[in-house]
Amino acid sequence: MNARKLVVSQTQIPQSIRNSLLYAVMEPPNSAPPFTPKPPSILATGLLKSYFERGLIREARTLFDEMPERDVVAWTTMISGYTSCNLHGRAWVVFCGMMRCTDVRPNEFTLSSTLKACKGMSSSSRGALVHGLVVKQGMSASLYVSNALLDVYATCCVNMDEASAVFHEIRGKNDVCWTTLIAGYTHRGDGYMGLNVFRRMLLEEGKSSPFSFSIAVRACASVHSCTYGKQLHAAIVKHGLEFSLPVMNSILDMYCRCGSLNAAKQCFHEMTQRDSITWNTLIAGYEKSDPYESISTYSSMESEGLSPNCFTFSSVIAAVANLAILSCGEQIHGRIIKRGLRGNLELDNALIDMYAKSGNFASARRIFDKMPTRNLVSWTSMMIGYGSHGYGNEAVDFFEEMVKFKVRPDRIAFVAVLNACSHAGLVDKGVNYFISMVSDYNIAPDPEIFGCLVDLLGRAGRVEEAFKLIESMPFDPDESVWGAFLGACKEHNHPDLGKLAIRKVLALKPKIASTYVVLSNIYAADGKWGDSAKMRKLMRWRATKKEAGRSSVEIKNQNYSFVAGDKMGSHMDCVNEVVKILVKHIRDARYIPDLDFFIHDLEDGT
DNA sequence: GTAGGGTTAG
Repeated sequence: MNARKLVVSQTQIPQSIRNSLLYAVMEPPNSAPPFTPKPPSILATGLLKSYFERGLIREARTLFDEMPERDVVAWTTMISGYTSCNLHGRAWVVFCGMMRCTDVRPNEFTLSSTLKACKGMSSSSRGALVHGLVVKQGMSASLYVSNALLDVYATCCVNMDEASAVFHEIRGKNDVCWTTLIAGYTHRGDGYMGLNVFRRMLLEEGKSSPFSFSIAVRACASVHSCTYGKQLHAAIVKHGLEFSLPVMNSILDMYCRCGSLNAAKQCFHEMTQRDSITWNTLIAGYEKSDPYESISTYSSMESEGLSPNCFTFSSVIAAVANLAILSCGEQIHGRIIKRGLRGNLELDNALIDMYAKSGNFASARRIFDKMPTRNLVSWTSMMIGYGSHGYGNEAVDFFEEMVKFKVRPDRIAFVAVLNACSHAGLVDKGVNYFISMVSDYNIAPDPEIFGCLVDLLGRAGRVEEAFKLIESMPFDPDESVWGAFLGACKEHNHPDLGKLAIRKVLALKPKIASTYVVLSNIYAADGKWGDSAKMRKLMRWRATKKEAGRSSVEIKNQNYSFVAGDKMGSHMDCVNEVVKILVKHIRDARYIPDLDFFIHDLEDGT
């Protein structure tokens, strides 16, 4: 008998299935034990799964289309196969095709797999359709089905009402039900509710699992509660879970997000095993607070032979963006290309941000133009880049273009466009955007947005209007609003309103030294030296020691970082050279420095 | 031969 005709693409088929196919077409041996070949449909289903696991989607589809008989398991394998390859829409189409076949009915496996596809499509409405079928088929008792349904509603609905209703109806809840509910609250930003459910799970049910601990730790991180996080860390050790890598990765992440970088560092060094997520978490943790350490940790990761991935590079690129070291960013970009990691949306967004912040708009634009798909972050990164470098009109054009492409702006996009309007002096346009944000996009203005609007009016000299706006705000203005107003008062010479703003900032944030310095300078500029000195005294008494502002400059591919009064040895000559060039540019631009403030700022060394 | 929850990027 010729077995070759049946064994297609031999190299792609696992040995076990190849043997089964051979046995299926060969005569069984005469001697015992008796051999029962598996039916061809079972073999084909095994092959289908194998194709999906290897990403051979076209081959899986061809095989499925050529199957003479397709039972419920074959259909379900297609649905879960497509979902495992993130092709949720195709999984849904297969499910609809199956429902049209009269000879096959979905089972619990089919319904839970289809619900996972609904979650992948973020479609609670399709999930509700499947929910109806679950009730009709009498499958509500299946924990797999109920949990999948709970997951769809918790992830895709506007609130947790539907998910809670499903959860309460589950009889004989297991730890998966609880973990799914906790994750639902936590992933939508309600970390306290997530922790509350976790507490109930422990106290009322006496249940816990590594999964539930991980998500509870994530909940602590989301509410920035290091106190709860430490308690959970202790409980994890008590439960013997400190050797679970995902659990410890979440602890590491929690310390980073709570700003306890020393605790994170200690945790990292004490971990007995580390994977790429461990390294990526620490690199991301350092990204904002200590970008140099972030880059250095990335270097150590490479030295230890671990392969950086898209997550790693997104964080390192963000760290480079914070430092605006273009040459370093270009080097890392080269490594990304070398590793074949081009085309990742988040990574491209990080690169746009880095190039835009470093002032290389041509490269930022090139990446943006070549992106196969763009999201809101891509557009916003370009807008922030243009806006922060004084190209307000270009940023506004980008916003308009984005809206034309039917990308719905969010709060951050409006912050970007309002800031751009502010810097470009487009006051009326900015006010119109603010009105559109509230009326067309239903976004409630928060203190930051009001701060942008106050800044917009204030920079244009409309200080009284800005003050009226502050007075009409639906909540108490925070220090950022008063800070923006203070800048306007300083710029357009409104000392009385400026002093009022300062008093407000001091009442809200009495420990910030710079506020006292600004007020002291206002008094000094007014010739009130006694009041000026009083503020300096008050600062030393009340405020915490101000961390010195650190500057960095890139010269011939070498980055130099320094603070005021720093002794940099021979490097100081390079810095002085750059300062001379800068002063020349400033003079050429006919800028007249405000010496009243300049002198006193220097006196304090800040 | 088919199904579940957790940790990393903007």
